[in-house]
Amino acid sequence: MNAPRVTLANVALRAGVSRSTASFVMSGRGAEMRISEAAQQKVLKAAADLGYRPNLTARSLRTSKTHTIGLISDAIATTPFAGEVIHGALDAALAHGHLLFVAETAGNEAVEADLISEMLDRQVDGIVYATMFTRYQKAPAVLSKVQSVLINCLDPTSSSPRIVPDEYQGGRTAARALADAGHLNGIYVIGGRHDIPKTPGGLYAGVNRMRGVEDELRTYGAGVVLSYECEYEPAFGYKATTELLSDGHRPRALICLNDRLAFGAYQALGERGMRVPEDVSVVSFDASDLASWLRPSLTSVALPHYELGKIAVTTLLDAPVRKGGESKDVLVPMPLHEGDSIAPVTPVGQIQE
Amino acid sequence: MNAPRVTLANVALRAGVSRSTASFVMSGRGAEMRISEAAQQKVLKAAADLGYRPNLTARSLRTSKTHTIGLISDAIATTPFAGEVIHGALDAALAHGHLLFVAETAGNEAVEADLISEMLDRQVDGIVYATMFTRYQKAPAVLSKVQSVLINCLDPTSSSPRIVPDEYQGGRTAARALADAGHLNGIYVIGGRHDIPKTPGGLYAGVNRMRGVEDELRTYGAGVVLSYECEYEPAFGYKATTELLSDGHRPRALICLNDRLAFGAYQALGERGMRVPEDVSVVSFDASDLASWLRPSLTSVALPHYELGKIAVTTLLDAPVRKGGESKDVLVPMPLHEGDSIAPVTPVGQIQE
DNA sequence: ATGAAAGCGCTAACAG
DNA sequence: CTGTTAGCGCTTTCAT
Repeated sequence: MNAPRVTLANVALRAGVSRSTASFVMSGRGAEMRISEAAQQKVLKAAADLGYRPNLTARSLRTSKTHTIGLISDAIATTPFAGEVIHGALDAALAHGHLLFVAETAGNEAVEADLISEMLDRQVDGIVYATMFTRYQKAPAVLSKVQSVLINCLDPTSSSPRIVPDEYQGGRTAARALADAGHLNGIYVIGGRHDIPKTPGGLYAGVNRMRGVEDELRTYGAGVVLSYECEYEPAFGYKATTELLSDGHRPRALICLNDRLAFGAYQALGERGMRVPEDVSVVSFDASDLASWLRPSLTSVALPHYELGKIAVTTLLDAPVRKGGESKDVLVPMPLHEGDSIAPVTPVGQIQE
Repeated sequence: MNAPRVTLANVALRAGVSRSTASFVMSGRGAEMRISEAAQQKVLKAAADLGYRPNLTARSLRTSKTHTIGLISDAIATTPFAGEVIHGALDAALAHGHLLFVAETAGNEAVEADLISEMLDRQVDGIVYATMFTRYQKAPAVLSKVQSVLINCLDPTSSSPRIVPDEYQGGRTAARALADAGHLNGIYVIGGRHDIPKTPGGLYAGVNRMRGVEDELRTYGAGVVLSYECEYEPAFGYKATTELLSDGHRPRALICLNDRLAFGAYQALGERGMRVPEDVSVVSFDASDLASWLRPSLTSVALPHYELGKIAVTTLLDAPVRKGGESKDVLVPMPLHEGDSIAPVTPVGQIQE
């Protein structure tokens, strides 16, 4: 930016060869082009002496590849742990020698369109478009005309690959964690499908997790006693649990649809003098930092943010030209993060058996 | 990326003017260059018809300005709420018509050097270098040779502007919040300067917050009863508070050095049946999401992440050529986020007054 | 007021 | 095996 930039021409001159020779050597195709060993060394030395660094924008103009990709989202950096998506995307990009433009639309479509143009004008090699949480939503139309991948965005009309967490399996995993500890009775759900006026029918994550939970429990001939539908925020977890208890319910296990709900549930349980996991086992979703901070630490099914970002970029960069071809969705597993919030059920009255 | 790119030449051709004329019009300098109104309209129309978009990499090659900047950090995306730094940087960049490369080094110096090169090779107009938390640390040497700004990184030898939170004032603010509610006695500190074997002498944030706390309390002729030095994590907040209580201390107010410590303190207080804020008032630092999730919500002095990012980019882009000139540090205010964790002290025995 | 021409730094035919 | 040449798409003197 300050020092007088050293160019390939300088290197060639100093090495006493032509620019093309220098170019081939520098791009590692010296052998392939059968440049003499002597010439190669001269070029390499000259480059090293001069501290030569190729001007990638100039190269891009020629090759029309910038080794740059864009990550655009409605609120990826803002939302706490989803910064992991960036992290995963970055690692994958770096592994492919690419750099990452990151941008946020705050849900504003005008901003979104602008940002995409801005990236395209800079000739990015592809775009990853991510929504904060999984949902059915149309992706910007332009994206179908360029190399792109969707994260969490289930646009049914898009031909771009879609990367989403495997919420259904996640639901099964959560239920199995409980069942494995012997919990088949007194299981309550906090949060449910998120079926509230604001989101009638529930959220994608809620709906699929609940399907998973129910299918898995059915396997054991068990089921959920009650599912409390509400927003996935601490205050509602607190409220739901408090009401449950006030209504005379005595849950042995709580499935909270995310860690924040579980956090609220912990508070309510604590106030009632009920201990986790001795009195009530709790399993949750997200595996955020919160889960590890809680006492006892929370067993939680992780949202694979890092993987989502990484797989998206990998898919984007490894994608064959794929025009009009079917692009299969990628379901990313949600692993169980074990905490101390599940206790084995003590078979009361069966101790003699 | 797919459609045959339309170039300025195409536009000029269709408008029946030369490439230079088209260029002037498209860059908004038509009037200045006194291009005829008729010609201007023709060019604009042709561009619109063709859906012309300038190739910014080509332009960059000519102008040697890419209108991109790099944001590089040890763990910016990963750490939960610091994603706000990206957010602020992004907003400022966008306002200046720039795009943002984001990268993370994970503390690895080799990766760091590589990332910086990678950005420089792509001719970024400047680099923002951020460390996760404020500390004395040498910034990469290359940065002094390019347009750059430091966030949280107090490199005494660097000539780049340094943007840091005003921790000292933050400390005063926290103490004042307590004092304003009448708390001048029974004030305990959890976390302190973070003066533990791993970080002898404490952390920059801890040291300066504590200076602020003490200076402010002194104003009222008050002081801290005891400061418990420990790591800023929930488990230590829990441990510290538990020990305090076991040792017979009866704090009326707790100053926790961050929200996670306060979280741990809440847990310990709750187990002892002590209510916040009736029995103990609590004030903290960070103003993370956690603060609002806690019951009662936590009064906390905010780390101005968004502002740090925004100011850094603004400084970078508005910076005059500044060579060797003194670059003043920017201290960013830490505002108080009021919660419900501070109760006014009831002047026992003075009710008759 | 407009056009011709040069060149940013690099790659890639094509000659030699 | 190596050098010459011609652009990539754009900006910017310099003539006209």
